[in-house]
Amino acid sequence: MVTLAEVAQHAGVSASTVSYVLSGKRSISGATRQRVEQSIRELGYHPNAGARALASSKSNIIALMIPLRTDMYVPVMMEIAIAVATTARTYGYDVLLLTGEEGPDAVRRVTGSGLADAMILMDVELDDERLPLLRGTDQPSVLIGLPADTSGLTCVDLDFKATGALCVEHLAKLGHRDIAVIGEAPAVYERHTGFAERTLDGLRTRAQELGVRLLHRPCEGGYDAMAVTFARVLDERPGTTGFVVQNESAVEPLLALLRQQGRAVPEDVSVVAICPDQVAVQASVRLTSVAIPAQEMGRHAVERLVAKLDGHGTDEVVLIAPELTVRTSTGPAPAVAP
Amino acid sequence: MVTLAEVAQHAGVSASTVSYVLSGKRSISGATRQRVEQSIRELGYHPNAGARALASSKSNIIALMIPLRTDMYVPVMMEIAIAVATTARTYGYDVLLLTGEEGPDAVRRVTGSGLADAMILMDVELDDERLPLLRGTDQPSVLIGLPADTSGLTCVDLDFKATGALCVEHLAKLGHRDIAVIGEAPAVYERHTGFAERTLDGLRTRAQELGVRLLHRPCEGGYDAMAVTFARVLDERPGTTGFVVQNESAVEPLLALLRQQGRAVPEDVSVVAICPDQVAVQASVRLTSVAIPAQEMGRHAVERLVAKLDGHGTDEVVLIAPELTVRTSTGPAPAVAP
DNA sequence: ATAGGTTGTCGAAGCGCTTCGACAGGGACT
DNA sequence: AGTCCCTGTCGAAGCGCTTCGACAACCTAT
Repeated sequence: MVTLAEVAQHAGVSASTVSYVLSGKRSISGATRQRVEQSIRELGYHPNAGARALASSKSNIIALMIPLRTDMYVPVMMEIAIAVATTARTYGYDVLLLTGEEGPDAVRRVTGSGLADAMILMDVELDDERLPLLRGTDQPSVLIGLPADTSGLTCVDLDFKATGALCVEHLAKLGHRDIAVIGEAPAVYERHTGFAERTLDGLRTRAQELGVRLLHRPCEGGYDAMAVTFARVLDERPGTTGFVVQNESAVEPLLALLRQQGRAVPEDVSVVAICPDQVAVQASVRLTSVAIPAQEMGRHAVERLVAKLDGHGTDEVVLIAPELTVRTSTGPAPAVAP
Repeated sequence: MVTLAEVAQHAGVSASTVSYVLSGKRSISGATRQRVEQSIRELGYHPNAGARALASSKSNIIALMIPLRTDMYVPVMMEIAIAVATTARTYGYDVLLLTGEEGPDAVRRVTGSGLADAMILMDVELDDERLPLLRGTDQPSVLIGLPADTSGLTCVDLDFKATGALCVEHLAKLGHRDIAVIGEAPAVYERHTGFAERTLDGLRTRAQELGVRLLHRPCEGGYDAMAVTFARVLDERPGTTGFVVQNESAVEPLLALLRQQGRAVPEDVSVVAICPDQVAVQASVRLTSVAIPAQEMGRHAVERLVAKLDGHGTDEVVLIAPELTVRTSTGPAPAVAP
């Protein structure tokens, strides 16, 4: 293993000079700099991460806490994680992957040990038990998702309330008066995950304003669960002509059921999904959808965090404005029989 | 920040004693140990990761390199990543998330800087450019996936060749004589990702042995791509009664197309999928499938790695035996019209 | 009683880096 | 010619931990 000292000797300068060449924190003459850089290359020098962390008390690592439940909104999580990792690298940070398993202890461990300089938390619950810890430390953090009380926290998320509103508006504008919402799995609501409730809030509020009837039903993914939910919905509201689907893995089952019942999309029934664009495009019907901008969320989170680490950067909530893309799963409501 | 020295002072012992209590590398009297542990708890001490890494030249971090392409076999990747992270924690390691983006440089950077003690590589290509680097370093590593030349490497993977064979056997035993294989996206073959080619090898070899006709077609995910592929397959081999699907995101489209054509599953056509169990269960037809044991692969990889780090542990290839679960998507081949 | 072994603890060195203060040398001013 | 201020470089002090050798204190076997 090559050390700073060896590079210094090879270049005929002192260790501190090499350090300053590396960090750029003091000015170095062109000649010296080149000589040092040359030596670094020749020797294949890589600064030792541990020593660096110890001396500077900065690890250049960002911790990312992802949810353990691998069965839910997986593609979104994965995309965010990858966006976080790649964005972090462009700022010179590496990413430490933590699973929710350890819970609050992970936060304590990481902040306490100086393993990471900052953290990003995903899958935040409304009243998350990790939040007091975050507030009680001076380590910067960013949440992806919104808790109930955002004071003193930086959060990044899609504006799910506006998303809900947008979906209702779109359907209402097309003349639909009876809308069913296929929500996330019951467990998601039980955990009080913010995004699901905020979406619902947006849906309900706008529906009321527009005088549209709304029926919300949580739903597990998969065909069987969707079939049950679907039957109940039609039983309760036979006149339903519009669907808003938030659970990705319920989209395709719903489309299959509609087909099976001989209801054409979008002629008889319109479907709006809240899902990543890729899902909307790959579905059996090209879905009108509000995209979940996973990449953007990951990137944003890192950028906020880096800003905080650099000293500028304030606590604030960044809500990404939803965008609805009209594809071929929505159309005018069918004329009502008189 | 609480330091070792402060704990030592608080407990009335020397710093080294505290260190030995923590590491257990020398025997400590019960009384002293308790006093120290008490102090640690009272002060809320967490060892500094950087200092530890510097002094011991071990970071207790495992690097995990995941593929950048987020669009392929995502759930599998995610599940492996999570299994790696949680298993690593049980051995006292944290996981550093690297994306394929940096390529071989990431390997250089991580080994050179001592950021991680070991690495796990996913999405290994047959002739992966990261392999020479791994062979040239004494840092332990484990591959998830198989390259062409495994000498001097430790690899963990599903036995995809046996998987292919198993699928053909199952269909052949049911009387199917014309089998179509819906493969991964063309890009996967172009990159010479081992698992796809090995599966194909297993399929072809066994098909020949059993005297079954096999038609292999790569296929992108989604409905449109599948529709094209499907049409071509039927055009070329109208008598096809069995399908083996390796691309997860082609499964549901295929089922939809079959339904649309009025071909019943499993009465007219049988379908075997190679996919995680969850996908097989959630599909519109409960799929007979060979599971991709993502969790097991992740866990195995970490266990091998930890064994290597502990000094015991040898280079070897661990192939997990495939298991085929019969569900309701396969049945006897229909009687041929005379 | 003495030599030899254990057992438990301590002090000090050092891991490889950053960073602070010091300072030599060279303009640009008076 | 002297002062002042840059600019570029160096030496040394630590960051918080691990680990090695030393050594008291005690125990056991002679």
